[in-house]
Amino acid sequence: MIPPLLDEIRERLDEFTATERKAAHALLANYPMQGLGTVAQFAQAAGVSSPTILRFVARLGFPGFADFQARLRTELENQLNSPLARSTVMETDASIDGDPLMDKLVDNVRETFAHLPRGELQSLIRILADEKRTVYLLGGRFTDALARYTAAHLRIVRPNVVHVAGQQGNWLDQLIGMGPKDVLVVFDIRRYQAEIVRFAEAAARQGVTVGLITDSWQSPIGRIAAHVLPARVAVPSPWDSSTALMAIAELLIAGVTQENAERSQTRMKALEDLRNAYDPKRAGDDLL
Amino acid sequence: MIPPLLDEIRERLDEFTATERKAAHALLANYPMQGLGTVAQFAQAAGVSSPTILRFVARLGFPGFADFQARLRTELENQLNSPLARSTVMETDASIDGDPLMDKLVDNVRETFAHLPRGELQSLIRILADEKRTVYLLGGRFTDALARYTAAHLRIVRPNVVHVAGQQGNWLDQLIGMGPKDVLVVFDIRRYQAEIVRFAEAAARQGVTVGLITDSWQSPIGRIAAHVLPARVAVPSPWDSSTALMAIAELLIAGVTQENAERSQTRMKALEDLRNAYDPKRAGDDLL
DNA sequence: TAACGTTTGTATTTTTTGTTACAGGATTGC
DNA sequence: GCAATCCTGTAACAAAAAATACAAACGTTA
Repeated sequence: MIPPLLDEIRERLDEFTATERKAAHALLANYPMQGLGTVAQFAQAAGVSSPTILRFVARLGFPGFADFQARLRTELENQLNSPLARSTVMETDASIDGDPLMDKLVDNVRETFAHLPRGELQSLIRILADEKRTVYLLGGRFTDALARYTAAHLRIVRPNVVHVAGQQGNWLDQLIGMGPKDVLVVFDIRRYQAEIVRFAEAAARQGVTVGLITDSWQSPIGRIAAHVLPARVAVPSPWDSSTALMAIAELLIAGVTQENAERSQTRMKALEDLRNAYDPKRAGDDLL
Repeated sequence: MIPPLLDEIRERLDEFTATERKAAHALLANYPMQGLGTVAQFAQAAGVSSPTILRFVARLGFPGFADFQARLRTELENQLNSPLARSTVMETDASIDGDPLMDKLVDNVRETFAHLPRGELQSLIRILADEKRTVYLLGGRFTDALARYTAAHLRIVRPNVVHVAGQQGNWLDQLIGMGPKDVLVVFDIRRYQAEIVRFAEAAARQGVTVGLITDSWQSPIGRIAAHVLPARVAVPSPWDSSTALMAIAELLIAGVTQENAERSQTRMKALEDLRNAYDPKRAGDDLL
């Protein structure tokens, strides 16, 4: 990153002439906003004439006043985009204006968290963080997307993550490889698809540890699951909501990432290197 | 203290015309720096003409561009001079039990809804409910799961829903079929994958209406999108959160379902009949 | 004290920028 | 399908601001 102009001005204060220093002081007093107006405004604030401002800027090494302003702007821009400042710059509170669906969605997530059994959550996270186990993820018609999402993240922080997807016939191929050291995470909500249930039961019979994310304890898989995380899914709509399920998924992802933080880090770095080596100019450049 | 201009723009987003909204988006994407350059720079960044910027500013109630800039400057000035007043978390109501990630997730959804431009949401829903259009859904590395989820639901309530997925080479096959009557919904958050952006741009060039669900106005696709729905994604974790994106997706799904409720109903019935006729004893009975 | 060099403001020029008028084009309503 | 309205961009115009030239003021040194 570029060194801040502020420091340079402070250091080089001696080089300036008397009036130029006045300009510098005015700028430092209200940095960097003073420099973002017009030359005339700057000059008036500093109590000097316009040309002095221009000479001051020129001495700093800028070809013109516009370049000087551009520098200030990009500097400020970077500063504002830094995660710390971002939260402070643009927040005000407002409340939702009563849309029942929105209210319910927010409420579902809050209630889900409020009633989430922490022990279950923690132990499932610990199991998922165990790299000696292979993690299998499975979802139903709609929740398959959640399984996929979770898999995509877990795959980055640990090896041996499998998303059970595609043709059901292929599921069997996964099943034969599963054993007592492995773990299966199932997303299963109402309509409890028979094939999902059956797969989970078969896995359990083979000694696989089963984790279940479901609506309120209803899924038949709950009987065989070692860890159950229930979520609120009811919304004023023909559908069930998956937002709370997604929230739980993110708890798991964040938990696993944190659990083995150092290993995650090295693994992420390695992946990045791999990606760069694999397609330095980004894959898909030939797409269009 | 003066209320931040940022919020006013967000709330009044519906009042603006289509191109004025592009100007607003550009400003929100890089607030407030984008407004501190020249009109021409602003216009170019937003992809509109200078007069549109002036009209945008005028509609906000400023006599001239200079006044607008002055407002931005003083706002930022106060911001920078306030000694971190707000930076220390002044999280409002009842935190769940102190888990910062859970708190933030709930808050993100609430804030996302609070600042969601209702007009944008409604018009996007109306477009997605139009069965004469073909709906394409596209997501990035992680958000692909959301595109998939949304597609799975929309497919039930309306025909012609396509999830753009799989090998990028195949994307082109989708692209040639897309035209002005169609609509592309893109989920795109930080890291803004180049291939996603490129696909959206290509689609836009062919006249496709583009809807964008993104983190706070940052995606480059925002320039070409007709409708933008911003979500909060920041969480105390190395990852960005997709929970709020999921919440928005469910708003869209519910909205479209309600929009053409009667047609959805008949369609769902027809699908159910089809399924029963196709495999009366449930598919997958031969799985185990 | 006089002369020189530096510094600084005034006045002027030149460039940039904001603004406005107008016409083509899209969209909406009848 | 047509008319009326509302958008939107192009281009000309006017205002301003940046840049420059020049001369007065100041300080410094001989």
